Amino acid sequence: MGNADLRQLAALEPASFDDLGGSVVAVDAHNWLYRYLTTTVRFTSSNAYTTTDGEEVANLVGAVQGLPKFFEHDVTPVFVFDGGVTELKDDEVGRRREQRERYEDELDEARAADDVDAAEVATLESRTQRLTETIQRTTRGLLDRLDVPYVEAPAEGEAQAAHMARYGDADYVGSEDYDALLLGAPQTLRGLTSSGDPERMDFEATLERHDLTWEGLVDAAVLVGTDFNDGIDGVGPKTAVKLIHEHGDLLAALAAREETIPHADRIRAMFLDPTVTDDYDYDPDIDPDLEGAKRFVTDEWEVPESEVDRGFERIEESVVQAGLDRWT
DNA sequence: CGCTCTTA
DNA sequence: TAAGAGCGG
Repeated sequence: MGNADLRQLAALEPASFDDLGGSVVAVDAHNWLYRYLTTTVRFTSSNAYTTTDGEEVANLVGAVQGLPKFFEHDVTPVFVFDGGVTELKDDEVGRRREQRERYEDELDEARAADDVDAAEVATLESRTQRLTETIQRTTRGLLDRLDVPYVEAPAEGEAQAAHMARYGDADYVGSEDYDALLLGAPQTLRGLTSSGDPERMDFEATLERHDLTWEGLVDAAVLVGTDFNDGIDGVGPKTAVKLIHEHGDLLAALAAREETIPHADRIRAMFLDPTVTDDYDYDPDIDPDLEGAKRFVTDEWEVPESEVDRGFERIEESVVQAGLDRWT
C-alpha cells in the first residue's frame, strides 16, 4: 500500500539545520502544503480561514507558519508545483486518471467500511483531494510577494524536484515522501515541516548498502508495493531485495514466483523516466516585501491577523538577522 | 506515518 | 527475523 516500507531500505541520517545554512532545497509544494492544510484545518475551525466569498485559504496560514523555518536557518526553498494534466502526453493522462480512480475507489471503500478507519480515510483524502484553484493561485501570490522562488513541473512536482537535485540545481529535495528515493533524488530532507532537526536520506548510500542499481531499487520497491501498485503478498523489503539479487530484475523475479503485476514496465518508468522539464529558472536571492505579503494575506484574502502575526514576525526577524550577518 | 504487537 | 495488522497522532 503505502511506501513507508522503503524506510527500512533507506540510508537515513540525522541532519542538523546548522549544517544546512546556505543550501537550496527543492520542495514538493503539494506535499509541503498538504501537511499544513491537514493540521491547520483539522485542529482549528475551518471557518477562520474562509473568506466572505466562501474561499478556503487555510494554505495561506500554513505557508506563513511554515516559511520562517527556511528563513531562520538560511535555507532557500524552491517550491515545485505539480503541473496540469493538459500538458501531459495522452498515455500519461490515462495513467493518472486510472491512478486517481483507484484512490477514489479505495476511499469510497474505506468510508463505507463497517468500522471506518479515520486515519486511512485521511490518507486517502490527501491523495485524492486536489489543491483548489484558489489555493494554487494564492500560494503563488504569497511566494511572489515574499520573493520565494518556485518552479512549475510539467507533471509530478516531486519528480521535477528530484530532477533538479540530480542536475545540481538544488542541494536537496524536501519531501516527507520516500518516493524521492525511487526518483533518484541524491539527497532528500524529511521533517522540514515538523519541529526539530530534519533527517537526510542518501540515494547513493542506499544503493551501496543493498548492492543495488537504481533500477534494482525501483524493482524491489515495486515488488513490495508502491503508490501505483499492490505488492506481492508475503514480500517485504528484505525479501524484495533478495529476489532482485537472485533473479536480476523485476520481470525475472515475478516469473520465478509465478506472479504478475499489471503495467509493471509503466510503473518502473514512473520512477526511472518521469515527465520532467529542463525549462526552469529561479533566483535564490530573496528580497521579500513583508508589508505587501501581509496585506495580501490579511486584507485581500481576509485571514485574521492573529493567525499570521507570529509567522510574519519570525520572517521579519530572520530577514533582519540575515542583514546583520552580512556585516559581522 | 511511526510504533508496537502478533503470527509464521 | 520478516511481514503484516492494529492503533495513536
